[in-house]
Amino acid sequence: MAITRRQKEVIDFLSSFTQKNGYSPSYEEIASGLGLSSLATVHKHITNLQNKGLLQRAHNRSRSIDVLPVRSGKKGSDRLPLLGRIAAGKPVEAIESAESISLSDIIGNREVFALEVRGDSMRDEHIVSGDYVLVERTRTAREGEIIVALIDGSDATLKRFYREGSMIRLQPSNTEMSPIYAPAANVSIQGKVLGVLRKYA
Amino acid sequence: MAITRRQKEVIDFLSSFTQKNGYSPSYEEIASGLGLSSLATVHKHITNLQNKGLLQRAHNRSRSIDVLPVRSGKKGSDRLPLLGRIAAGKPVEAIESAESISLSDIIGNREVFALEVRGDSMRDEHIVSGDYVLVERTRTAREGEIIVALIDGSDATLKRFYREGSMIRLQPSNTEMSPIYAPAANVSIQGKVLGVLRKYA
DNA sequence: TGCAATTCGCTTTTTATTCGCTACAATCTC
DNA sequence: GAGATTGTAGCGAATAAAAAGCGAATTGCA
Repeated sequence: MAITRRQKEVIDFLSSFTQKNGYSPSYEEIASGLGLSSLATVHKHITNLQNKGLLQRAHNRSRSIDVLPVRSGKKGSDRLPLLGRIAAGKPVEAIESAESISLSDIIGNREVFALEVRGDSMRDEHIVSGDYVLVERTRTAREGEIIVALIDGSDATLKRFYREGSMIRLQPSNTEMSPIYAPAANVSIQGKVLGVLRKYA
Repeated sequence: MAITRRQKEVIDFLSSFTQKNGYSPSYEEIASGLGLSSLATVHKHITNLQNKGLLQRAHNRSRSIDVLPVRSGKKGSDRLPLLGRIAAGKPVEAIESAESISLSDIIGNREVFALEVRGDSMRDEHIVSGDYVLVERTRTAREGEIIVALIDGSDATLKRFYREGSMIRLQPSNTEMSPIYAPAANVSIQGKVLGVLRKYA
């Protein structure tokens, strides 16, 4: 993350002040610590640093600045830092430990391939045209899992899997579509869906 | 991609300066560090290196250069073969070339982090609770992009971004929710959503 | 009410970007 | 092989934008 010389000085001051005193400085104390005469300048610095995600602060609260630990953010791997949870109307809820996520978390050791989805048969499942489904190659599935199935040896579809006696019900996740019933012998499972990947243009 | 001797010197200088100081050098400092007398030359070097994907930089931002770690071109165990397209009721349509997909295809060179989504404010966008959004850290967004925004410095939300004069409209993708209108000054963009990753239990 | 935080308008300093120009080496084309 | 083209490397000057700063007025917790 980009940071200017002055911003680093501000961060350093905040860290060492908080370290030494056990509470964060007031704007007045920051100003005198940095040789500034206007609180507006201090405020601008704090705001900028907050926007860069380097610290947190509560609105209009005294001494509420919290310096966030540096995210080492190493690149080169497909592993992404998982910074927190986000919910409408609420602040990002920071996650305790340094978690991360990657495709490996989905793939594990399994044999996995991807398929690009066309059509809307899984729309209610929030899988839409253009998404990639990550499929583990397997012959079996459990009740309710989303699978890639081959019906009568020719038609491949993406459906939820339900066993009903000697028959199999393949349930689309789109209320406008009807389920498919077929004898177990005619349905060949190609794999089960482990995850979904979507890329915006 | 090829790199020249001079370009390597530039990269080396950038790395060691940033390592030593905790912030990246200004163009002036780069010039004196490399014995150049024109900032235009520095600018050209930086631009070339950025085009080669060896560093990142924000437009017109002070000291915003980020040297990217070398992509060691590992075969990528996280890369999945893309076998074809699947459509409801049709056979899997094989894809011509041996394509593949991986998180790198979404991430590129950008600085990306993940957030776990809570709540249903983007349900109509097919982003639901439990999904991970992949977010590029950026300060700006274009009309209609999905962004992570900080409103009044404290509330983070996931919304579509629209500019309306001096105001900004943040549009949830859920017909039951109302858009948020706020002055541009009160909205701080944390990043834009590049993709979505979902993992089934 | 009092104090700290926030906002407003404005100035200065620092930094990045763009333009026009020269020069050299490697490559492509005829 | 000569000529054209492209990419790297460099200069200085003009412009534009962001970062950093100020003082005063306002807002908002406690």
